[in-house]
Order: sequence, then structure tokens, then C-alpha cells
Amino acid sequence: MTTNLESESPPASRTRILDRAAQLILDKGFAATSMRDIASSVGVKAASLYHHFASKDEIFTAILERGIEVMVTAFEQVEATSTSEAETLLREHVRAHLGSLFEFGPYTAAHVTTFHNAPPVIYDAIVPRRDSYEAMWAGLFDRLEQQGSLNASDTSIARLVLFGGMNSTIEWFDPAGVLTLDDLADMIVDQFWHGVGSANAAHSRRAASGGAR
Amino acid sequence: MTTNLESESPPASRTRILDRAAQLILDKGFAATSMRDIASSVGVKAASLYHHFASKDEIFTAILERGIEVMVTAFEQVEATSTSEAETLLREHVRAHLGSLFEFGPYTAAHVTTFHNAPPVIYDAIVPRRDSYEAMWAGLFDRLEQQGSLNASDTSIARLVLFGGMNSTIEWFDPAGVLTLDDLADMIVDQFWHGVGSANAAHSRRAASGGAR
DNA sequence: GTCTATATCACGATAGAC
DNA sequence: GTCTATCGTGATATAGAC
Repeated sequence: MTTNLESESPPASRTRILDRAAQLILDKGFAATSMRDIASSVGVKAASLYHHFASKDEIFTAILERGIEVMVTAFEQVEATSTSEAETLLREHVRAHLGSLFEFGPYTAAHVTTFHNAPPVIYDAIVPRRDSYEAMWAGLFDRLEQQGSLNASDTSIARLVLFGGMNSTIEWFDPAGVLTLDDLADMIVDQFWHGVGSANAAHSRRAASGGAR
Repeated sequence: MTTNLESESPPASRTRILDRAAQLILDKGFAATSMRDIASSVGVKAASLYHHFASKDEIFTAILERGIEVMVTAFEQVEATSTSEAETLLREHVRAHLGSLFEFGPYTAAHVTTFHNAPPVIYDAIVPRRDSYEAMWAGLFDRLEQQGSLNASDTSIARLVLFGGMNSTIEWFDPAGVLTLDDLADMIVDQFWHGVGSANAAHSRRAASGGAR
């Protein structure tokens, strides 16, 4: 390596600014996070941020985009290495999404918690990318359904409810606790796939193919 | 009735202010909603709001409290009229919670979407009430588990994931569409109770009591 | 690339007339 | 109970020195 200056107390790079800003926005929300807050967290004055970004909106937009990028990358990585068995495939995707929320910086978490009331200009700019990630999951669910692996009366709603459950974990799950993200993914997929109601109590509606549980 | 003055264009009552404020806060978030915004929506000037509330924080706190109050009332009403069958009871509770989100003003919806990054003072003031609502659900789940109706490896996590799924509906469900809230509650409980994985694909783990699905 | 200084504006809140 | 007028503060953003 020709230089090692960058290894200690780096100058305020775009990445460093975004890292800190994303954490603040996750904690306090976008509107309540000031440029002075971000600058202070980075260790510079507010005016210096404008050398790296044109506006506060641009910082927020970059964070939301990065959040999606993390999720998309995680999804594609599973697709590239997956087995064909339905439940296992879903488990890997759920684990990957949880990884996006907890393991790759605050970008995805900030995206999930703050997107829905972002300023309209930002919201509209991000929606297409967000839709494209959602389309990946919709495609996955379509495939599972066509295989006969999925039995929901409405797969879109089943997917959205699963998503809501996954995304809510950032509000209550502590990845440093006794349960690992693998454990959590297992529990979520178990619940989604098999249900948690006792078979005894519920010999109801779909008393079909003499199967499991 | 002795007077009917109050039936048209009422003076800015506390309730009317809170109604409008809750809707704005649901849409834009607390920090991005100004007293001028609220006043404009009510049809008065900002200074007039201070005749009814001491501060913006007080308005927000009142909205968050009312959101919980709506949920608690809905929960208690189900408890007071419920049958004993586990799945039906859960269905009624899920329907009641969805009703709180969609049918009783924007209070509960605003609570769910904006609470997590409320200013610390407000957050701390609301947490106890929020915990008491959560305790009601925890109690319900404990009862279901002791009956043998619930089969989750961790009932708290099962409950939190269900909650995440329910609460996410305010971001994507349109109660004016083809599906009713009853339909939605059915789908969510079906998914939670029975799972949506095909029995064929998943004769796995818990191949227990020759039951349903 | 970061700083000081500042322009401009919107915010929450108050005072006091009506 | 609502208004006009305003205070003090902190917001985003810019200008220009270093």
C-alpha cells in the first residue's frame, strides 16, 4: 500500500457522512435531524457537509437508495446460491432481509422506519426502486405458488403481512441478545409456513391433503 | 335540545384540533408538522391553538394517548363479549385492532407510525401506557398457550411478529377497496394460525397429532 | 476540504387588543 | 376564543478566506 493516511480519523467522506446521518435519521426521524446534528456526529461544521452533498434532501435520498441497494443485493445473493426446496429458499430470503436490517449499517433500517412520511419529492423519487425490490419478492412468491408450495388465499397480502412482521423486528429485536438472527429467521418462517395455532384446536376450513403439522 | 349552535362549523374544540393534527402527523410525521399547519387545517391562526393546548408536545402526547385508548377500548370490548374458542377469539381481537387502525380516526395509525421516534420526553411519558396494552395481548397469548391452543416456540416473538404484520397494514391496505377489514382479519389470522406453506412441501418438523390442513 | 460569518426564513411560543 | 404583532431561536444554505 502506498499510503496509510486514510486509516485513522478519515476526512469526511460521503460514506462516513451517510453512515452517521442514517443512524441519526433512524433514531430521530428525518425532519428532526438537522445538518448541525449530522455534522457534529461526523466531527465537522455544518457548512462542510455542503462540499459533499448539495442539500439535506440529497443526503436523505442517498440513504434511502442505499437502503434498497442493500436489500436488493442480499436478495440477489440468495437467488444466486439457492437450493430449490421452497421452505428453505424462503428461510434464506427472510434471513437475508433480516441481515439487511441489522448487519449492514443503519441504511435499510432507516429506510424502513422513515420512508413512509418522507417529503413528497423524495418519496416519489424512491418509489420506483422500492417497487422493484417488492417485485422481486412478488416474483418469488409467484414461483412458490405455481410450484404448489404456497397456499395463501391472496399471496400479495400474505407477502405484505410477512414483510410487516420482518420489518417490525427493528423495533424490538436485539441481535446481541440470546437469540441470533438465524434463530429469528427460523421462528418467522416457521410461523409463516406452518402457523402457530394448535392442530387440535383447529380442524377447520381446509381439511385437505392428509398432511403435516 | 336547548341550543343547536354547535352543529355547524364548530369552534376549535380540543377534539377537532386533535383530529386534524393526528391526520397531519400521520402523513408527515411529528417534527415536520408545524403549529401553523395544524391551525390552517382547523381554520384558525396558530396562536389560537395555545388557548386549547399549552404546547405542540402536549398535542402530540394527547394524540398518542388517545391512540392507545382506542386500542385498549377495542380490546376490552372483545374480552367482554368473547366466546371461548381460541381461533375465533384471536380473530375478533385482530379485527378489533385493525378497526382501531382504520375506523376510529387517525389516532391509532399516527401512534403506530410515529411513536418510535418521538422526542424522548414524549416517548418516556407514553411507554407505560403502551406497555399496558402490550400486556393485554401478552396475557391473551399466555392463556391461549396454557389452553394448548398456541404452538409457538416463543409466544412473545410470535405476538410481536403478528403485531408487525397487523400494524403494517396502514401502509398498504385500503379499506375502501374490494377487501373488507373482516376479510383482512381473516387472512391475517389464517396465516398466523395455519400457515400458508403447502402441507405437501412441508411434512417436516412437527408431524404430530394427525390433524388438519 | 474545512472553516467563520452571515443571509434568509420558518418555527414555537407569548402579549395584549377585541 | 380568536386575532395581529412580534420575540427569540434554530433551521437550511451560501460566500469567501484559508
